[in-house]
Amino acid sequence: MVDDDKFTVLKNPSLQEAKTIIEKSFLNKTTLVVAGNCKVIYDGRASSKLDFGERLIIVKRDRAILVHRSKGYEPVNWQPSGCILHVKIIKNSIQISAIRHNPREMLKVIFNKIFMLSTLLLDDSADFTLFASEKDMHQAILIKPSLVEKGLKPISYEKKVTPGFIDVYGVDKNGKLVIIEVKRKNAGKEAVLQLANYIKAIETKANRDIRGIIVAPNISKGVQRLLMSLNLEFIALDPRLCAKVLKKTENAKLETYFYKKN
Amino acid sequence: MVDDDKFTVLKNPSLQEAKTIIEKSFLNKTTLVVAGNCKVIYDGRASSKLDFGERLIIVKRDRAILVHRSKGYEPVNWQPSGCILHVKIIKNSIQISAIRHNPREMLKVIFNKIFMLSTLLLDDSADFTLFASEKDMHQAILIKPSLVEKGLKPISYEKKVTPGFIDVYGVDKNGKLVIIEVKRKNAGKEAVLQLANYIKAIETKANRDIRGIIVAPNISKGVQRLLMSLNLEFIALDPRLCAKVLKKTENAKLETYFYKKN
DNA sequence: ACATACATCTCGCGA
DNA sequence: TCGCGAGGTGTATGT
Repeated sequence: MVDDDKFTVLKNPSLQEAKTIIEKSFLNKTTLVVAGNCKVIYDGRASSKLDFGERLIIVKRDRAILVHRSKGYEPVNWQPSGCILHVKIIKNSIQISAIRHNPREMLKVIFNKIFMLSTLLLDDSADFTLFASEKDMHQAILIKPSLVEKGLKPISYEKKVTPGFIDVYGVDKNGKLVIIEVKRKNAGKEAVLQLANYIKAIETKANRDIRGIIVAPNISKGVQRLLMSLNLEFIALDPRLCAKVLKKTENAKLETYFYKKN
Repeated sequence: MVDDDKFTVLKNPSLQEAKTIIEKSFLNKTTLVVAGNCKVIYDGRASSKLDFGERLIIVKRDRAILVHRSKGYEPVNWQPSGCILHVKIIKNSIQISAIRHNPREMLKVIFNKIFMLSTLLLDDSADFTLFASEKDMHQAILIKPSLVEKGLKPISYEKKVTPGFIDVYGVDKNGKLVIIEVKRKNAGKEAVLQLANYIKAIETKANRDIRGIIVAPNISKGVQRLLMSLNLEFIALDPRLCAKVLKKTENAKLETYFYKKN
């Protein structure tokens, strides 16, 4: 039931048929979709076992392999891109193995029945663009520091300190040093501890008082208390608002550009 | 080309055909696999755009939806299980939308061509078992404390303290209190800060000296220094070894069982 | 190669 | 429902 180079679909193939198609798919780097009854063995950083059951297996062009059960976002077993793939027939079953080095890991999917086997040559060169990331928040704060506080003057961005990086670093309207830790999600305990740590690292070096501010869409009550006990501050900021600020700035730039041209 | 209740495959269906099959799949909670040319819009915690290209879309029984490109482990767009699904025809395209509340999010996949459409009723009730998790490490330490240190006597497991949980908590051979933070991966800065925080919380309450130990397969040099400066300790322990210890214990139990019977 | 931090992280467990 | 932490997390970005 081979259609053309673009995609093929087989229903209830024999093991031999399946093996041929799968090998060809590995060679031609097409996307492979297999539905069938299989068991799965994984051994590597951890190890796992999954007895026979009906699942959906996807092997991509870059040799990423996913074993999906009928529920949930996550694959039950997988191997990231770049692994080495093999297929072979053992007794009355067909076995796909994916091996990777660094870390040394092994995934085996053993089918005793394949219902559906499809190979797809997916043509997809579109750009994926994502808005409202933490990076967008950093950018927006640099462009419009009043999002955090009136009179704030950013000095540097992603400054390296002894253990890690400071998100934003600047001076407030009174000339006091300010360290800002940005989070795109509700700030948790670890964000506060991180900030406290940075403050300490800088304070010992600069030998002067420093303000520490957590910037995030929200903060839980317990963490708020911890924050206050460490003498730190919290400012609410929505990543989506930041994305809007960036968008506006881009438009403004575009306008400037056209203005110059005309 | 409908086969039976168990699975169906359609090649190059018309939009109307596709809509009917997809609706039926949503109703019957079968796993849906669609390959076709589509664009994708996401708006929620963040937002994203992906112009037309050929992709693989999976909708599971629990309404988790995944949009996969031809490369990589991760879906380019998705919605976790539990969202509300709709399908409708708009002009010459078919649109699948997945909406979720809390957080309020929306995913739209708009096809102008479907190559392959498959519905699968996956029967899968097997248990998935994973070995060498962090929990296995906790268990192994409780069973065989010498994995950490000779003479260690665990008192409690996952004891709640003001900020979070302590992994393991015990007394060393000299009667000194010991708090253990277990990590299945190489210990990082955050693990050390976490432990330091716990120690402080307990020390202020118990008003006595406490040893803090990070147990992990490895620790980086910089973190090692931080550890020493905070007067904490590190013990190397491999999660895979812990899994073996547990396995052995299980076997021993089994032997005891048979011994009793005979 | 190693270390660090983000992610529309997801998922499960408790309060 | 929220908060917290694990995960075979993966992935990008430095050094």
